[in-house]
Amino acid sequence: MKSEPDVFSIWDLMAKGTSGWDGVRNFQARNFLRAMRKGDRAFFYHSNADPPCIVGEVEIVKEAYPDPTQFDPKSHYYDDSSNPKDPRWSQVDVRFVREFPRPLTLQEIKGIKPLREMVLVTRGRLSVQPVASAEWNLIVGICGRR
DNA sequence: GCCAACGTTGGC
DNA sequence: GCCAACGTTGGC
Repeated sequence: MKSEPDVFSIWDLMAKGTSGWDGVRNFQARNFLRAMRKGDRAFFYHSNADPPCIVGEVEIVKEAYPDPTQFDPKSHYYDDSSNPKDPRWSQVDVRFVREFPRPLTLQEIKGIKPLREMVLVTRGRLSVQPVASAEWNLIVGICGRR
C-alpha cells in the first residue's frame, strides 16, 4: 500500500495506531482493497519520497467499506459521480505493525532478481497491489533485521 | 520540473 | 466499442 509521506507517512500511522486508508481513486487499486481480509498484512510503501521505499508493515483490521471522503464536497477526494446508494470507492482500516529496521528502496528491489517481477516494479502506478508470498518472505527477511 | 506510463472520459 | 484527448502517478 503506497502513500506519499508528505501526505500520510508510516510515522503518522505509528502515532495514530490505526487509520482508515482513504482516497484510493483507481478501480484496480480499489478492487485489491476489497479483496483484503481482516488479519491480512501489507507493506507500507513511501511513494514520491527520497528515496521511495518499503518502510514497514501494517495489518488490515477492518475490511472494505465506503470511503466517506467521496461524499464530502470539501474533500480533495470528493467524487460527485459516486452514488451514495452504490458507493464507488472503498477504504479499509489498517493498524501499524512495525517500521522495518532496514527500509528497502525501490532501487534495491530492482536489483534483487526475484523481486524484479513485483507489481511494484512492473506496474509502477498502482497504489494498492498484491504481493506474492515468496516476495513477502524475502522482503521481510531483508528488512526485518538491520 | 520533466516526462513516461497508463487509467479515465467522452465524442463519435 | 474505439480511440483521441486529457489527467494523474510517481520515478528520476
